[in-house]
Amino acid sequence: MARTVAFDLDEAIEKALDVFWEKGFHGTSMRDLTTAMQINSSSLYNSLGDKHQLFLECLRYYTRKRRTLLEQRANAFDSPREALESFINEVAEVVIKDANGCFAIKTAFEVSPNDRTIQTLLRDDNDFTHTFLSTLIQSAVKKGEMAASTNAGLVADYIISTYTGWYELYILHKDPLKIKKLAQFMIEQVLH
Amino acid sequence: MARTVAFDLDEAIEKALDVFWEKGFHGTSMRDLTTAMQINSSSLYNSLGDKHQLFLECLRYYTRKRRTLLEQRANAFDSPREALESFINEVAEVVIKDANGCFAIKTAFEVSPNDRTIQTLLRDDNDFTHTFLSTLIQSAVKKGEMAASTNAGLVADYIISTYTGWYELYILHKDPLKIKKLAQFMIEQVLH
DNA sequence: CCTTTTCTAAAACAATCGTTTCAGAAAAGC
DNA sequence: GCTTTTCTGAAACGATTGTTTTAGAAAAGG
Repeated sequence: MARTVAFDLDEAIEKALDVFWEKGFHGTSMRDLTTAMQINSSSLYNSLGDKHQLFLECLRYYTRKRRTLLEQRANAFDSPREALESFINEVAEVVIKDANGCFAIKTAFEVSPNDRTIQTLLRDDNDFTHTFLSTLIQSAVKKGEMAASTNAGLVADYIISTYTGWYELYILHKDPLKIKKLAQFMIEQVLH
Repeated sequence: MARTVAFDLDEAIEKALDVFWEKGFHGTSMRDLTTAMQINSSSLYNSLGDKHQLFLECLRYYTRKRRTLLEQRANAFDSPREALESFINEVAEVVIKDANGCFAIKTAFEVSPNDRTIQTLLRDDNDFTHTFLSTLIQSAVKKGEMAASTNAGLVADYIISTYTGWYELYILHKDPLKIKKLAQFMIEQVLH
């Protein structure tokens, strides 16, 4: 009945995400996007909407992918305490790898304060991570791997807010060892 | 000999800082700035330079002011441990007060990855805070207020990176109690 | 007061912004 | 293979971007 779209939507979103990730929302122009995505602006507006809608789509793509990874990780360990330790170490690895920091955190600071939709999306994503960590911590407590007095929700927030700072520290200092030491120190501090 | 500038430079910088703080570097236009500063763009370029130079001036103004506050605080306590505790609690208060988060942290994520000058400026500011906290921690150790085994530099980095995350958490959740609980938890965890 | 210098206001600058238009190409059902 | 529908490419849209120009106002020293 009608012509079909000539490009892969997910691939296009991935490429747009790369640009937004590097340059931020306001630092990215539609020309930057169409160049990276290798599609015409009319096709872009036709299939994905305007700049803001595209940004939202990228953010959803990013958070969705991260959730999948998170869930896969949770199932790879018998010991919840080991799962937590592995989670923290893996975050440290990602911090060192991502030259531009975490896209969600960058967006939280750049866009969230003036954009309710994005704030809500990121809050929900944050809540997901929070639930994920809380559950692990509760399991660890039940198994006697962590102190019975542990406040799971509080410790989950504590972990989340601590590694957010690692991104800033790494952007400013580019010192991988510093991040790894901080990860090790947090493990000693929190998981007892 | 010649005409004098008709506006107060520091006042103008403060107003520019407010705008940059709320909207970020790329989200702020020169019209936004001249409107808020209530000066003509020719006067602005004449006295402070272009957008990037003005931004740098705002960032220097912000970090300088914060350093002054930091040093005042250090001298207000006899006990270094109490000074640290007060520092952490005060950070929590500031996090809750600043609707847009810390200007330095916002800038670290938005601009630093693509701007060496600003990255260096923020790194130096970070180093200053790091030295400030390290010194306090070392004093606390000497006075027997903290464990002798304490690694002052590491704990300083740990404190800095933890409260960075509070800003993100507060932007997303707007929950003052959560921040205060995290501050209290950090005090219990770190200052023993 | 007059000269010198530097300021300010308004307008204009080219460039780029996000977005739309329009003519035509391409795919699928009949 | 024609029709219908939707896509694509190139060009263009007005608006806004950061910055500069120009004409004139204002301050200070001689």
